[in-house]
Order: sequence, then C-alpha cells, then structure tokens
Amino acid sequence: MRREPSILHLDLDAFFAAVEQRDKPSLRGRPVVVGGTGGRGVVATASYEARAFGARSAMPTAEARRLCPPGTAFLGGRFAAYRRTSEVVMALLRELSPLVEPVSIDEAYVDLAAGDHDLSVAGVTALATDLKARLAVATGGVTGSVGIGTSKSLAKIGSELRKPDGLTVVAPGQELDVLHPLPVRSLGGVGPATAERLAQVSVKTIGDLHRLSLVDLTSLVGQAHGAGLYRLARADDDRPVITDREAKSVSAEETFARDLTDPARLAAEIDALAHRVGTRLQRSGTSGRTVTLKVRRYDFSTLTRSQTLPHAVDDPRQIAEIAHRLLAAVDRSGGLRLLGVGVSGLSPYAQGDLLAEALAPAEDAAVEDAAVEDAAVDEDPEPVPVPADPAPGPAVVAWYPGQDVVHPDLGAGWVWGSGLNRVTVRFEGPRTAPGPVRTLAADDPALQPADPPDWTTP
DNA sequence: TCTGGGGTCCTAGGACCC
DNA sequence: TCTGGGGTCCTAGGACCC
Repeated sequence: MRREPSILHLDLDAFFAAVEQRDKPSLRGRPVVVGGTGGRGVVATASYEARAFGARSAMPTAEARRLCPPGTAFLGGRFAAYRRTSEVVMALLRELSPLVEPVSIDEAYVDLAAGDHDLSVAGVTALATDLKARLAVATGGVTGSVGIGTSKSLAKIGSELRKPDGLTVVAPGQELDVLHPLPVRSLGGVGPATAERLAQVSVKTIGDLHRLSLVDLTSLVGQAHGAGLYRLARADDDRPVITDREAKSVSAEETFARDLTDPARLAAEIDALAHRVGTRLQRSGTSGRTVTLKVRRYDFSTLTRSQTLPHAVDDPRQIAEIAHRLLAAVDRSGGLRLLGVGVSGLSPYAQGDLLAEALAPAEDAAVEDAAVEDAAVDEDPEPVPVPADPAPGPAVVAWYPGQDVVHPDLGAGWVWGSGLNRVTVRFEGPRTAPGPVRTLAADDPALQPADPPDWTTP
C-alpha cells in the first residue's frame, strides 16, 4: 500500500458490445451479445441492455438466446476492430505515465507516480475525469470505469464499484472502510471454490476475512493463497505495475461442433493446432521444451498429457508429432469434445540455435548416463562414442524430436532429442508405451528414418 | 441447444541427486 | 538394520482471471 492514491485501473464497459454499437448505430439502445454463435458458443460480452434480461459473460449463448427478446443482436465478434480500439485506449494511458500494464484487451493499470501529476485526491479525481472524457472522444463513444487507490487491488475494486462509466477514488486511510463491507468474491483470486470454503466457516465479507488468523486461513485455502488473501484483507498490497511480462506458454484449442471420434479428423485437428502454436512461437522468436496435449471428452471430463523434451521446439511438425503420440495414449472412446496443444518452458532463443545447444549440454549428459548403463546390461561390446565436448565441425544430421526411426538391433523408436552429434531415441515396445532411451551417434548408419505411424487408425 | 479460448499460478507426488 | 533430508525437475490437476 502506497501513501498516495497513485494506482489507476481502467476497465472498458461491455467492451466488445460497445464497439459493435459504436460501429453500427442501429444496434444502439438494443441488447447486443458478442460471443460464440454456434451450438456450443458462450457469451464473451453482453451489452448493458442484454444484461437487463440476464445475459452474462461465460453463459452459453443458447441460454442468452432464451433470455433475451426478439431483436437482440447475436454477433460473432470482430477482434481486429476491438484490438484497434484497445490500442487507442492504451496510447491514451501512456500519455499519463510510462508505467502502463495491460491486463487484457479491455483493462489496464497505470502507475501515476511515474508521471508528473498532483496525487492528491482532488488531483487524481480531476485527472480521471479528464481521461474519461478524452477516452470517449478518442474511441467514438466507448466508455470506461476508473478506480484509483493506493494499490492495485484497491484501484481494481474501485473501478468495479460504479459501472458503467464510473469513477471511484479510494482516499488514503479509507481502504479498510471500503474493503470490509464487500463480499470476499470482490478480491482478485477468490473464485467460486475459495468463496465456498470461506462460507463454510461463515466468512462472507472481507471484514469477516480480516478476523481470520493467518494459520486458519492458510490451512483453509493453502499456503500461498492464504498468505495473499491475509494481506489483501488488510489492504497490504505493494505489487508493482509491470509494463511487459514474458509469455510463459503458447497454446491453441478448439471445441468441435460435434464430438469427434474419427482418428483421421482428430489427427488433422492436432496438425492444425500445432501449426497455429508453432507459427506463433516462430513469430515471437521463442520455442519451448514442454509440449502439452489437452483433451476434453464427451462428458466434459478434461485431462492433460505433457512431455518435456531435451531441447526447445517451435516447428509445427515436431509439436504435432509429440501431440499425436500423447493422444494415442488417451482413451478416446465416446468421442472428444475438445483438443488443445500447447508449448511451455519457453526460452527466448529459437530452435536450432547451435550456440544455445552447445551451452546447454546438461540434459544430454543425464540421458547419456542412462544409455551407458543400458549398454552395460546388454553386454553391448561397442560403447557408444560420446565425446565430452561437442566435436568441431558442422552439424550434418537433421534428426528432430518426434521423428520416427528404425534400428536393425533396437527396433522401432522415435527421436526424443538431438544434439550436435548425438541423437537420443526412445525405442518402443507397444505403440505408445515408453521404452528404453538410447543415445547414439547422430551419424550412426544403422539408424534410419522410418515412416511415421498412421495416427489416423485407432 | 449446457458449459469458449487464452493465459497464470499453485500444489502434490515421484524421481533423482548430493 | 526404524524411516534422512533438502533441492530440483517433471507430470497432472485445479483454481482463477479476462
């Protein structure tokens, strides 16, 4: 908590619907619902006119159709238009301070202390009033709600208090008076599950929360979460405004109009998702070591399967290969409702960066130890030649993770990772069961590429 | 015609290492 | 000859946010 109300939070009102009403005058004053319009769509934004009939974000669009009267507009969304408008707004905020943290396309924090401003309550009130007026002009009528306080949590709560087109300044010293009557759900990080746990010990408001001891709170909701809520209930929040944070993962997923069982369709969907993820990674100049497959079954049960590779990948083919393998080990009977593919463990350098590979030989070393042990057990008379340092000269072999290979003695397998002059192969027994891992010389003539398995058959 | 898509953070168990 | 104990990595799931 700071001494002055220097943190501003801006939340654009019913943003997607507001842009639609701005661009199409016939929609003004009418209920507008933006979101998925297919059978399995959900509402992204409902205009205030639609909210009057009960339409809400995250509600199935089918339900919103039942609630809203004839004449309600159901729109699929025009994200390029939303993005352009959002950029106009973010640019306005950057005129106030260099410290702007976009939380999402329609929300941001600003640290006013990094600008040249009068940080009295009267000063920031005038600043916010002026900002709202300029916002409406610059966006052609989109409005926003502003909260200002001594911390991020107070500013965020302030912007929620009077919507739409609201302005709330929480004066220093008034934080607990504002917080304590509010329901615990007002705090960031308290969702349905946490609220239910707290309700079971009769904690409904932030004031109730304030009366819980740290020990009781952490035993109730966990160490990190409990400690965080303990501080938030006391308005003890000094989190900084962060202008740009590095992405930690990149993913794509798709819910199908109808559950899929056809292996060829599933395989094609994996390829398409991997392509979206890979191209986004490549555009941002990153790659990641962990590939995750997400599966939602016909009954909405959801599971993830992941695999961490010795090297980072960004190639759609390689990501797809890993994902195919992960999917092959999942029970698909009854049909799949959703598939997702993600890459995490991101590193800032791109795949194939030889310098980075040379600097990071640690994972390979661990694998080599395992391979040497295996070789001893098998009485392999020929120890695998593994130089301590990468040999000089160009890398000539193009093994890639997920690639299928075959070896006359070791059987069928697939590339788990490859270094400058080594290739690590996981040899399989049954199709997806993890078999032994062997490290071979990358130019071992016995090791040959193989036709990939046919993922289109069950 | 129930329940999107893109993220972040935390927890917990097992493997492995020193 | 009762069962160590941290630390890190990996995997899976869950809660939460917009």
